[in-house]
Amino acid sequence: MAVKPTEAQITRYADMFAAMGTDARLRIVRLLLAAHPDGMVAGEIGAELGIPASTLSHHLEKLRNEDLVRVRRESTFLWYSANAEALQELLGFLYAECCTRNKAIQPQAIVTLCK
Amino acid sequence: MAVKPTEAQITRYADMFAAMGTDARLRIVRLLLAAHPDGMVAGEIGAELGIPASTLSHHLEKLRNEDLVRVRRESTFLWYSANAEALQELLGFLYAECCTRNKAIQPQAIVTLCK
DNA sequence: TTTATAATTCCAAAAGTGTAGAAATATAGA
DNA sequence: TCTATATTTCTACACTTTTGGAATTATAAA
Repeated sequence: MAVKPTEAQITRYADMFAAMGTDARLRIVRLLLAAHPDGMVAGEIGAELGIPASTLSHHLEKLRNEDLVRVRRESTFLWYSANAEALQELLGFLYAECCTRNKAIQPQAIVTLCK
Repeated sequence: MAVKPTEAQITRYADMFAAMGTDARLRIVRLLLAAHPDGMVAGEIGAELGIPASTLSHHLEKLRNEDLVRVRRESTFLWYSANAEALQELLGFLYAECCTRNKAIQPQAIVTLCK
C-alpha cells in the first residue's frame, strides 16, 4: 500500500472520494459503519436521515458503483452494508500519501489521537 | 477526534472529500504532499500535470476554499503547499469512523500495511 | 389472484462542476 | 515607463449531479 499507486488506482480513489463527497452520502456511509457488519435496510436509512426513497436509491447506487457499499436481498428488504475492504483501501491510500510515502503527517498523529 | 463529529464537521469533511474527488485535484494534492513542506509554484504544477493555467487556477481555488492547500506569494510566483493539518483532520476523521468509533477495520490493517 | 410493502427505475428540472481561451492583474527587471 | 512573465479573473459552454414525484418492479402474505 505504501508503494506508488497506478494511474488507474488514483482515478479510482478520486471516484471514491467523490462518492463520499456529499453530505447525504457521507452520512449514509457513517450510518452503515455504525451498523457494521449487518448493515441496514434501505428504508431504515432513509427514515434515519430523512431522505426520500428515490433520492436515497440514487445515492446508494453511486456508493455501490464505487464498491463502497454492498447490498443483499432478504425477501422484500434490501440490506445495505459498508464494504470495509474498500474503505480500508481508501484509508490506506490516504495514510500512505500523507504519512508514509511523504512525511507530511506523523503516523502517531492519527493513531494516538484515536486511542 | 474519536468523539462524535458535529453536523457542521460532517458537512466540512464531505466538502473536503469532494475537493479531492476529481482526478486532477487528487493529483495536485499528491504532488504537493511529495513536495511538502515547500510546496510548488503554480506553473510547475500545471507543467507537471499538463493542466492549462486557468483550469489549474480553478482547481487550486477549490482546494484553497476547503483549506486543503495554502498559498504564499514570492515575487511573481505563487507557491502552493499542502495543508498538513487539514489532511490530518480528514485522515483522523476517516480513521476514527472506520477503526475507532466503529470496528469495521482493524487499525493494524492501515498502519502495519505502511511500515 | 389480490393486496400490501419495499425499493428501484423513469422522467424531469434546477443547480453545480470541469474545462479552457481571452482578457486582466500583479510583480519585477531593463 | 515599457516589457516580460506568472497567475488569476472573465466568460462561456458542455456535461454531470442532485433531487424527488410518479410509475414500475419485486416479493410475500392473505
